[in-house]
Amino acid sequence: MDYKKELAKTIARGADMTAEEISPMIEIPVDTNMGDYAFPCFRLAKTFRKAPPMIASEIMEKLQLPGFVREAKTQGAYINFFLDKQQFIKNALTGVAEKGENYGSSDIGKGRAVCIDYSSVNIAKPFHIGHLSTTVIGSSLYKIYGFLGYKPIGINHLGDWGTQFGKLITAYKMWGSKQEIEKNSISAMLELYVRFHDEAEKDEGLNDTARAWFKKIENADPEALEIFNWFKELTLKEVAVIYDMLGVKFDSYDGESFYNDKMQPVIDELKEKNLLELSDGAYVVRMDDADLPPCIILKSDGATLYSTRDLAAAFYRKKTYDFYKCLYVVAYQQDLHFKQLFKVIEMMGYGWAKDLEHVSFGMVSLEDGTLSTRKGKVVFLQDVLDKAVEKTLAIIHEKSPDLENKNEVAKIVGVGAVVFDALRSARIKDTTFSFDRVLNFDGETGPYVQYTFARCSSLLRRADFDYAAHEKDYGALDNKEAFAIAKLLYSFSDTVQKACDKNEPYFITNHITELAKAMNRFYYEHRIIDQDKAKTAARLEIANCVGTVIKIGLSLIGVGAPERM
RNA sequence: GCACCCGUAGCUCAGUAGGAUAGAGCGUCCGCCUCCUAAGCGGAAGGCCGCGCGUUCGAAUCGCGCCGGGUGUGCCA
Repeated sequence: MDYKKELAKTIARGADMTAEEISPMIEIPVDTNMGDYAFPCFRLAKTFRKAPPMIASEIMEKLQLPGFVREAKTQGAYINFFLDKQQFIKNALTGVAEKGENYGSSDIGKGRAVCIDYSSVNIAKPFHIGHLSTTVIGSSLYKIYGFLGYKPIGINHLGDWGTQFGKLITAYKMWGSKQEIEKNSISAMLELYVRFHDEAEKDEGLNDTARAWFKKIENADPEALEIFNWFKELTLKEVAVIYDMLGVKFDSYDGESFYNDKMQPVIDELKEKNLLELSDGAYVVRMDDADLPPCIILKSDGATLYSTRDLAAAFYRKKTYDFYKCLYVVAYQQDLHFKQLFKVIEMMGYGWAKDLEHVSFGMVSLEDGTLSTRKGKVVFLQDVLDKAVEKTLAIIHEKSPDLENKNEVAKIVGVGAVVFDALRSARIKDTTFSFDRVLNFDGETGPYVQYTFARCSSLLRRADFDYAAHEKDYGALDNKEAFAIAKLLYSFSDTVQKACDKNEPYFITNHITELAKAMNRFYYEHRIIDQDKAKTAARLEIANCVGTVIKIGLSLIGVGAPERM
């Protein structure tokens, strides 16, 4: 039941307006003591030509309150509505209990494809905390869209093209060894890459050799390709360990190299449509009308750029998946690039350009400055995850020495803490990575929410009767703590929808954190399991529903929910 | 220079398409386990919501102008 909608109808009748006009004006008071819903009458002053408080009283008199509203009263220019709490709580609980782990899901997406480009790792480069945002935001959106009935397509647009691979092969041929690479994988490749840059400062000829090797890759030279593909394979293998820990999956690993043979048709089409212009030897698309600098499509030496590849990729995705939306989960440094990219497609006359969206996010820096792989100023994600798991294990040994699957739980909680932390605030915010913060498991954190879930599970385990089937005395829930929980359970669906509309997973993170807080207050204030079975059954239903919604919420942000911890 | 983004408590952030006395968490200080998981709960302290002007019955929220920080700005991705 949609309370707000029903309330809008009621007010509409009293105010002689339409429910559509009223609905957006209804709000939720900051303080629950003032009411559960409120209708401010300020805006009606002009049309009614009366003082707002007077309008409130007049509408109030004409109101015929529906059953779910226990009371309505005016307070200045506001009409405040108080719900029938018991009925509301009962409805909220049955709503969750009936749908179980599908609560909050919908078919609004109707199977429409949504491409989500995220993580997009670079071959031969280590996975550091700078890659965490795109990976977990993208992965969470993947789950959220899927939950709402869309068909998400996760794309890891690999960074597997460019002269750096010529450099890498050059370095490998000169100083590398097969054993070393097999053994240390990415770190060995990185070492070679760094060494190349050092040596190239002394010997400029190395850059020519590198270009030559890259040319060989482009020309599909067997030896070059073999080394290149081997590097790629090893990188993906190593990165897969992290994806596995994070529970992140992809439907496609078509990266930059995949589009090599798909760019020419796009270039031809641009020429055909007279959008391409020669400028200082390079071919560009001018977009002065949109107040944007020109987008370079071909360099003056005829080589392509990432814009060219991204164009080809967009067309390929449209053709292959016929997407309803195509999201690019990429840092805000590329704002301009995506604006230009989308503009080019629009200028080519494709209406679906509006379905492309840059889901940008802020930078991660370290307490002592910017991340820099070359300068060794990096924090590897693997280390962060390992530390988090290690710390969790220590806490478990201290607090739950009897827990059976300690390692398994430590992994879920430790990794969960890191992911939760990365998805706790608006994407656009820059963040400073701090071990102290990530490894703090008190307060609004992943472990806190997981802990609340474990508490709920524990209560349900302890029940020595079938509470679900037992008659429930909802009178046991006639308190503000239970009501606060019910409200959060009820509004969860809206939160999921909003997270999807705005591509902001943190709405879900916030919601389940609030839910966990509400549950812990309830738990503290009210004994849940006692002699009275009917009352116990009602309270256990709260634990059950809260547990269910927390579990759903956590899974939507890619965090696990252990039953004990 | 220009464009975009950010600026709320010591720190990290919420603040829902402008609304009723600005909210959390961390950290600090003080309380609460003979009882369902204390990774918990409660309390205290801590705010010219960067500054100014404007729009409005009403602005942390919208507009303009400053200030501070970040990012980008033609052949890297």
